[in-house]
Amino acid sequence: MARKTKTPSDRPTLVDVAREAGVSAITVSRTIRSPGIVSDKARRKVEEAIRRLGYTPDPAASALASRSTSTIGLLVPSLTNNVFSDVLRGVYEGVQGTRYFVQIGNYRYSALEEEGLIRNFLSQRPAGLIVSSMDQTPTGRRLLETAPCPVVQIMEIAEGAVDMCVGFDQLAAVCAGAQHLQDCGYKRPGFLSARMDPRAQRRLAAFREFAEGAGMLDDRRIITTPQPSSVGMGGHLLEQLLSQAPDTDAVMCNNDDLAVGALMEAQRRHIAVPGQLGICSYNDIEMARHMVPALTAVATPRREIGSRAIAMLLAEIDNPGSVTERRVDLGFEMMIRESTSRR
Amino acid sequence: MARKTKTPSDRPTLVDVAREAGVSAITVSRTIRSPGIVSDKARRKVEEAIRRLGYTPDPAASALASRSTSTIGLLVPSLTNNVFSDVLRGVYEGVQGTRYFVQIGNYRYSALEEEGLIRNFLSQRPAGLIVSSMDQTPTGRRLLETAPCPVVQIMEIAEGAVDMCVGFDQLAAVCAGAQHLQDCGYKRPGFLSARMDPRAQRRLAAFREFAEGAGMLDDRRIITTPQPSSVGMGGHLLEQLLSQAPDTDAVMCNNDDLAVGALMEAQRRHIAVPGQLGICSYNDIEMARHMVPALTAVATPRREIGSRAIAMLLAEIDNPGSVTERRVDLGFEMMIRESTSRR
DNA sequence: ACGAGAAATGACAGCGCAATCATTTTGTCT
DNA sequence: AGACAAAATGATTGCGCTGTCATTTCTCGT
Repeated sequence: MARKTKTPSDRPTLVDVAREAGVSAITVSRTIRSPGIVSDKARRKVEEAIRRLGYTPDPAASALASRSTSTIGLLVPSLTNNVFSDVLRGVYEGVQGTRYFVQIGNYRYSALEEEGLIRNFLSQRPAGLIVSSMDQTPTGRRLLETAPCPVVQIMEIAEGAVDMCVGFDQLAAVCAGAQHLQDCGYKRPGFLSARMDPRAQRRLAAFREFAEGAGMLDDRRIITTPQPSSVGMGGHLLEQLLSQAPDTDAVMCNNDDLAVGALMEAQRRHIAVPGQLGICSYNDIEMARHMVPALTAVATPRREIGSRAIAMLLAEIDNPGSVTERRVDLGFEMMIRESTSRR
Repeated sequence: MARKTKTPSDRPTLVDVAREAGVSAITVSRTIRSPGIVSDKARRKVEEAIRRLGYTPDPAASALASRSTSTIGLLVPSLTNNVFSDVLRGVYEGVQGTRYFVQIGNYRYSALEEEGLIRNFLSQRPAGLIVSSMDQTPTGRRLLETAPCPVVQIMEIAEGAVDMCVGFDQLAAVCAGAQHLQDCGYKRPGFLSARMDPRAQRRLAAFREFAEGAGMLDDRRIITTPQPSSVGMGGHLLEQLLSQAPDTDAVMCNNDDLAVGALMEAQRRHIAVPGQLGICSYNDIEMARHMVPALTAVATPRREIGSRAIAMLLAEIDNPGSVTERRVDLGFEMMIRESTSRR
């Protein structure tokens, strides 16, 4: 049976509001979308009617008619990694109070899954897209390049960005950490890294290059695993490092989990930090500076990346082409603390 | 200019696919949604046409026509809190490979914001909703009760659930921790808690009641702050506790961040853990068991809560009323480790 | 007070899909 | 072979909104 008359459960529509307010439907639509071009009188009537009826726009209908949504897609490789929860926070702060909302896709460090998510997101006609890497599959990259919406790539800054990007020089950051270890007088630094995604691999390569240049390269001291990063893994990796190269006197960790784990393992083995072993961490999540000894770390601007990315995206959505600085370097900072301060 | 002819940039539609495949549009729709009721011949033709044209369904049009979406709303109070990132992980694992996708709303521990998000989510006609508390505003609760989709409340199990719920007895869990401290011979336990949302407050109340029953209650030993929880805050709270009640011999922490912070603070002050001070944590995130000494903790089934919640939701969406166990208690577990084992 | 231009408003069609019901085809049994 | 039910397919319509363009109303300067 075709239902011609509305049942009570049906939500009010634009037409209902228009009838209630004594204006046309399109005027209601306009008072919602761009109140500025509607007369005060009409606007008040409409607002009152909306309130009385408890009207809420139907985003699906709006999306269909306008061929665009208020969704901003955010692709991250992990939800548990603290790095991205900080980015997330920045992003969410930035969309607060705007008409946009964020939809997260987790591609679990798989470029293939990322490609699928890009496709999936694009099919929803998002207002914009934030992706957490430069390492898409060729198809994924093509999809981004031809996307009918602005795209921001975050975490790194590189030449080959699809459109806008905001991040920092990850390679310089690792080298700064390694340089610091050298400055502190450590001679035989190791490198600990888990989850060898392309970015982690590039950082490792940067470390190797730096160490080689400084005459400190020893491949026995480079310990990696494809498994996810965790505090426990940090302990395991240090254990492995020390069994392979017992004379190691410092360690650069590819993130804070590993550094904390390494510190705990050192403590368990009664290895003095920073005396016998210097530890430099990467990212600098809150926990790092509260360890005993406090962890020296390369602090990365994760939250700022999130808030800046969303700001650029929103500006570009509102006003395409208005973002002149399309490649933003937020830098990094060496936080020198106790875990490397030997005298 | 009204565009009657399609430009090349236009995505193919159902009709295009139908024409290509030599069938009607609705047959295409059916091969996508319920392949079972379409003949093999037609299905193959359609699938081939879809492939050739690179067709992707438009979710907005589908939502408008069917009056329902494939969105599952997930409301969490925080994105940085590790507790919820574990829940998230469970949820995402559960929707992998289904046609549904998750949209996260962060209400930042504000019931008012939560209400707004509920309203916002419902306006999108979600397929289901997962909310992280029982503490909605009256309006928020009413919205959930009258929601035209299944709702799962997570983290706790309580009598007054809106519909389904999955969690564990938070109060019993805290008491188990306190009981354990007592069993270990600690006589003057304190309690540390940050971010006093309703759930944290209930846990505190449970602790007080337990302590009172055990003749160990001393309000000077209950230290709380409305500020967010963090490792640094754990240190501060312990500092405050020890200055107010120096003879405190154990501390129950309302989550792992605080416990780690307290442990570090103890270390800084050369207070022996577990000898002089026992520490019991709550939640048991991965880091806790790798501390030195390893932290005793009440382990909460965060990830299981997420995956179970999504499983219940999907079952109920596919087949309303099919979920018979609408109130699931996943329990908790005491992880007894070094930080309380004095002898 | 008049007309020109701007501002405000409205009529109409259609976005892409799915619900509904009607029709055709296929398979089964006697 | 014919009758019948079941399966498969199709035609039509409308979901709620916005784009487009036409029309009306207002705001000025002279």
